[in-house]
Amino acid sequence: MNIFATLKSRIDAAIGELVAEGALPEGLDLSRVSAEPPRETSHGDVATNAAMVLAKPTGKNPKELATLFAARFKKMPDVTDVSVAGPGFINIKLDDRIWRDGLRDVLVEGTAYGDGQAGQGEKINVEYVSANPTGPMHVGHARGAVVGDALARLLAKAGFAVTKEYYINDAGGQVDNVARALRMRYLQTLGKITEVDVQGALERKEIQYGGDYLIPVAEALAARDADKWASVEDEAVWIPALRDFTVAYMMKLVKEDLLALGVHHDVFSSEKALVEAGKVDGALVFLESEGLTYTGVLEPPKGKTPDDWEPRPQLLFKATEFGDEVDRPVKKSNGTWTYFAGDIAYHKDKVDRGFTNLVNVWGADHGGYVKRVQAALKALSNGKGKLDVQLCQMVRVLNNGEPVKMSKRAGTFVTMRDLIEEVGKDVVRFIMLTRKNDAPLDFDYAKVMEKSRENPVFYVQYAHARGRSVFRHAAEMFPTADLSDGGLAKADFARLVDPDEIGVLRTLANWPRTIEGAAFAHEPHRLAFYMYELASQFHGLWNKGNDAAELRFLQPADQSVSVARLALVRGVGLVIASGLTVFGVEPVEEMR
RNA sequence: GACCCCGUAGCUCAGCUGGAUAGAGCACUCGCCUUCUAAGCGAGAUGUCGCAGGUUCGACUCCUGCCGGGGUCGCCA
Repeated sequence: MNIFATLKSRIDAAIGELVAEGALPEGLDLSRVSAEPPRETSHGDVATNAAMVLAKPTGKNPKELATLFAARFKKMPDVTDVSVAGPGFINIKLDDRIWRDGLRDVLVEGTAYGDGQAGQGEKINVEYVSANPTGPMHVGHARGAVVGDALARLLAKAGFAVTKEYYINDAGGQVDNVARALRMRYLQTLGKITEVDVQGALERKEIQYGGDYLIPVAEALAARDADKWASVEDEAVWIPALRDFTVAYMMKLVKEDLLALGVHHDVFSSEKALVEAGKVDGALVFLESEGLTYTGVLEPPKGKTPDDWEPRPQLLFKATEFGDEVDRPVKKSNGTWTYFAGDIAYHKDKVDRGFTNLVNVWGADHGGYVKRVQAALKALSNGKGKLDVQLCQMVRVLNNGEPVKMSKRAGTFVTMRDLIEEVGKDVVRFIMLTRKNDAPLDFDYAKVMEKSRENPVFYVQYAHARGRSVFRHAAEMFPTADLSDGGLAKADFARLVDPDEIGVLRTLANWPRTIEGAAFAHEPHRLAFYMYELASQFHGLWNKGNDAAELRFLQPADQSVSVARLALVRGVGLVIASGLTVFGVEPVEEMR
């Protein structure tokens, strides 16, 4: 149970009593009343702003109200002292027993500790990665993959019913372009043209994709179909065939990369399938029936006008009615659907599948696209759908401060695979979550492998490993003791008296709040900072034992205190493990 | 020109969806250390929270306007 939530409900109840007694007016809104840990621990264990928030609605001055509340709060269970401070804060001191009881909760609930019901089982759809099946994934995709995956796990932990989804852009111009590039590589594989021809076509912009990664795809095609496509000149015939071949091949690579990163999606939605099922037409018919589309001519883009710009009528969606700057085209002037039209259909499909709460994780270069999709979602869902787009900023890959040279295989970027092979999936995942996703991130190979306090992955993992190490020693020292979680839960927690031990217990008690806050804000990185803080406190305790032997966790002559401290160590380990699990990172048992 | 994101200690960044004297790590200064696993520990010092207004009991947090950095800007995905 969350201590702060408990206190909040007791505070609400106490205020309710005062209302019932006529000391306060009825109908007070208590939603803004908080019960939080004060920043300064010397202020107490829990602080509430009740008096300040309710001063105006009750027509009393905050100090006076605080005094009234304080007298009442003193009668609440486990409260040892209540004081009024500053402009009207009420500081509540609790019996240390509260924190010790909190530790028991951790041990009993295990890694499920902190699981919330905040989401109340609400369906939520998290779409992430959605990389085009046109080439290998790069570091930017890795960031999006990790952020999306961690966010999805976090939301699940907070009690949402999460669907993790990937949108495959397997229709439209880009996949046709990749098919064209594949044909060149295919002809090269067959010996009909040379590398020079391919590079020439690239320079003349006849093809857009020049990376070596298409060569094995071409070889696979030649292995399957021999020279069957060399003599087919009709684009309408060979493009679909080569396109589907590439898309299938690339999606296989994408899934292998995601597997290597430990990322798993529940649903892969195909743009092509939406088109073929008539869902793009369907979505547009729907918007038309709502009077939300029309044929019009857009203003030329501001700033530098493209050379070939000319006014042309096209089918537009009335995005401006839903907060966008301009109405957006859903059909190109040649009559085919725009990418946006497909996305409208895709989001309608999500709505039709029962999702009104959507999160999309995109690269920051798609920032200009957010408003129109949000507008479309509102139009498609009768205003009920809400879409939060988390934009991931650039990742700079460095080694000792020097930019890492680009992968030859891909051409112009560091691939996700390079990254994983260099430092391992767990390090990639953790480091990607040590920054807000809307802040740029430097990923330095040397720094993330460093074994020091500066490196959060190491520091947190080391805390976990140290905890496990203590247990290995304990098993030898106290062979008859029950060191299972259930056994530890029966320890005599009254033996935990050191202020720093209580400090760790307080931090553990904050875990459920942290989960809830991070889930609500869609900010998984908060857990990284929490874990770092907890690890720091734990290492601090350990170090105290170095200086003062009586403070070591294991006291050979005193099994009772040892077991109590082991319970604390285990509690820290469990919370770190559950945090790492949200991150998709394996907690390590030892660091040899 | 418009829109989005960012601007917090010398550096890299937190700041719990408005709360009390704005916090960590690094670097710096001083002291300690060979261990329940070594990849250190403790203490000290460091700020016009980009600037200017506004909202309120209270603003790093919300609003407006500037300044600076990045991103994006018809029929590309």
